Amino acid sequence: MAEKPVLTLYNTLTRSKEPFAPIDPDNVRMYVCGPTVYDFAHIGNARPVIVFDVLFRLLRHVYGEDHVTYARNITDVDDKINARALRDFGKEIEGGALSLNEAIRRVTEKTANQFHADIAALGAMQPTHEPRATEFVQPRGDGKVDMITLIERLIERGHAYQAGGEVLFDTQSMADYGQLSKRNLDEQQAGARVAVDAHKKNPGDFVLWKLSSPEEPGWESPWGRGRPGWHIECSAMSAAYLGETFDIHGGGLDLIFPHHENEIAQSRCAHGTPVMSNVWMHNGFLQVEGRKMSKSEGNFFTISELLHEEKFGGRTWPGEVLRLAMLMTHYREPIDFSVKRLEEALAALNRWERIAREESAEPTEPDAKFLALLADDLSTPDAIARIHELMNFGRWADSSAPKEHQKGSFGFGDGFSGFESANDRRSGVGAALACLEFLGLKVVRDELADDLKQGVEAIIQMRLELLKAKNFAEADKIRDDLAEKGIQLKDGKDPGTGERVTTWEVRR
RNA sequence: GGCCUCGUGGCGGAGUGGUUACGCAGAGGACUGCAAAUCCUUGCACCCGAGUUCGAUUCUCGGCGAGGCCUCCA
Repeated sequence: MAEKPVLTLYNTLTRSKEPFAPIDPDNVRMYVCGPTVYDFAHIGNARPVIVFDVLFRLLRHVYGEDHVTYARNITDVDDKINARALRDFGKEIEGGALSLNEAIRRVTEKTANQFHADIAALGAMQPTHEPRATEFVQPRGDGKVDMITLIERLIERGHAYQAGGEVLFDTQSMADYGQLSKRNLDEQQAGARVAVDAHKKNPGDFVLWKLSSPEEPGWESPWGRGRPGWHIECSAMSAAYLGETFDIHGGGLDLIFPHHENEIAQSRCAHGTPVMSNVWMHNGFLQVEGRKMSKSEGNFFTISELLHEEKFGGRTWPGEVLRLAMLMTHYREPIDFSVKRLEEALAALNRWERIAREESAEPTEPDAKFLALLADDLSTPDAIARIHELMNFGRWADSSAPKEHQKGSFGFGDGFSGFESANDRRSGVGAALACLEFLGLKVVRDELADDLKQGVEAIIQMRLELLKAKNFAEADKIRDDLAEKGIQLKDGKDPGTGERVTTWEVRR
């Protein structure tokens, strides 16, 4: 393997790119805010999943597969979920047939399973840990950090107070609150439309625990039966799996404030630490066809709809196409998800697959230049440009070469347009394939089953006979029929004999 | 009102104080019965203004424009 690249990452905390230095190179730790599973995940949810999956792969490459811990939570504590659990399983809970956690689990099971299926189709690896909020509300048997214990500690240390049936974080108790979002709470007041709750010491104070009415779901706690505030779960679960301070914390940039800001406040004040995570990374937002995605705009798409239903651009889109389309834009830039973009990603994958098959290439090792580009704050657009370069290596004619050498179709023999040896070309393609694999992109699809394959070959033979008889109408009909079934025929000539050769491929 | 991003050719997307990637699409050509694929050639840009400079797309300031956050949100 080539030399390990030096990682540089943009840190929201400092608003600059910095060389990455893990606390412990033997255990690099990353936490990413996962989805709230009250409904199917939309394509916007896919972005951080894909972006941080690439980072996970890169970290594993640099520090070793067993030396990276990646935790991504599943938020299954949420009033919308609670309401559904109560609505759908209220009687069972009342009758004692079902505990509240079990009811919530039932509600979230379907969406969580769907989420896993969706992101698997997008080529995302499973994180090392995928904790659920419901399992970290109350003190645990295994002694891992839980939310209630964390809140108790905040009260003890004078960072939280009880008021109006809530436990609130006292923002004033933290001298440097607001570092991440660069917000000054006093200046924030001017245009804020936050209703100032009378029981809060300061308007910026946020809920750690709130009491539930008898009909509302809740957990027993020292402050009565209630449920946790939104931010505390990530403080608990990151500490549980990654420790009080860790290396990288990621999520969408909409989470910078208040979610991440408040996570930092809770964690640092509870643990008495100067930092929660050394690096904070945030992916940009996604628009669909130039507009903010929303149900009312009619441009709202779930991952599943894009994968399986012909709702966007009149066709389904394979996971690798969605993934490549996502990686064509740098993770911090806004991305406009459009049909045109998906078509471009599709065309690139098709071309690469064709080249890989022509060269009979297998993935070798990712190229050093590619890795260096990725290591530079995940410059996936540059990395993809490098893949293009590797794929095209030796395929283009030297423009100074004699005209007759430039003629002809590359696909049907060496020596027409390629001026590198076939071996050189193959090694370029092999490296390119390894790079694609590194990005989690599968380019060469599985072959069709033998019987199907033989069927297609037989039809092609029939068609070749028709062509020999100059029966173009019948031959073209066969080609159209196959096209409708997703089989694309390509006629060419054998460079030696001049005889017609028909190749075919399955449409993506 | 406060805070944060960002403005490069038809689109995506790099990069540089002076010779401007790459991909897609387009145009022309080769090949071809026609497609598809492949190959060759090729047009097209650096939001506006001022400043710094021998010289700015690249640096500084101002303006204009787009987006995000401040309320649940990737």
